[in-house]
Amino acid sequence: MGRSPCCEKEHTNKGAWTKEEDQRLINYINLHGEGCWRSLPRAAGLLRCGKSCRLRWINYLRPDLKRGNFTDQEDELIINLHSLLGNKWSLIAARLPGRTDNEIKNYWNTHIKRKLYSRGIDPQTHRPLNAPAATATTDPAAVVSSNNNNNGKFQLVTELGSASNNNTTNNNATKIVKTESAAYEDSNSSSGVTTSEEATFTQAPLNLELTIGLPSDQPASLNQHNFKGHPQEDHQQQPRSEQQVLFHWFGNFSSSARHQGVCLCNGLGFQSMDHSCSCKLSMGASVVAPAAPSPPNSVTETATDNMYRLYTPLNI
DNA sequence: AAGGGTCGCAACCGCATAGAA
DNA sequence: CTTCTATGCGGTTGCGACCCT
Repeated sequence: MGRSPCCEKEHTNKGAWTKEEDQRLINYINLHGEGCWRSLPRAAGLLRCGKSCRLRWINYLRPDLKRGNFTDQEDELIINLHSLLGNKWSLIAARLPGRTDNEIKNYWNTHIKRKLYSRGIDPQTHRPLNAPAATATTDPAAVVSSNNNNNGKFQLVTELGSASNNNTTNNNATKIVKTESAAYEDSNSSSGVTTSEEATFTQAPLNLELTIGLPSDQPASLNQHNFKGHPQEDHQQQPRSEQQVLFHWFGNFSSSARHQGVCLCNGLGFQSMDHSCSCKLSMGASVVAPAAPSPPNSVTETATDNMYRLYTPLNI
């Protein structure tokens, strides 16, 4: 049995939206809010498919959309996020307030791809164009790719969404242990995690919704506790029971200031590749990664089942 | 000025998935 | 458990604007 169409095609307009249609949609959503896209067109007096209305609103009419050219900072962030997430445009868009997935996708295809090629970088693998194909799972793009191809089981969207929802709705926040100074040196000496002065704090609710969430809107408590002096870092981790972990961090650092540290997983050292490293992580294992080149800080994570962490202390 | 080619963006299409029935 | 519906996502297309000859 085939799927029924989302709307009656013969009674709907297609193509570019008129100003009148836009105004009708804006007026309706201002009055009734978003949602129930299927019934919206009729209720709003629009001869459009619900999907078309949703797309028009999300990509063009939403009041919080940022207009204008992408900044260099946004470019770099998109490149970094793409190296981490692949073509997950909606996830990338969630980290760029005021930008839509469609906009970023178009921008990637028309500008950033070219930019990367001019740098001699393959935009799909984020590796040098003349480099051999990725083989090691320590390559962030490869890790993401393998996860994405995990028979569809890598439910990044769902997990992020549910993490966000859980954190915001039931305050069942996870604990993160941050260690200061000594752990960075400890990690370099691969002697394990030594905590000079551990500060335990509560992870603030993740703000991954598309419509809101300027990074600077993060609660003050989060910024106070995360990576002082290094506001542009991002730490992402997807520990599962005995699964590959990608620990990724990035920021606008000069090449000389880039992380040259070692991630420690269960006491084993893993050399970081540029801004990221990955390793197997068992239940209860801890990950230590250098959070900043100077002054040396580090982050310690303890794996729990089905845990997904996305640190967002950054002010981009 | 005109015609063809290219680019960039808005919109569409088909599929995947969550949740309701 | 199965089927159906609504929504969201990513790939692709269509078309207007711009550029070049």
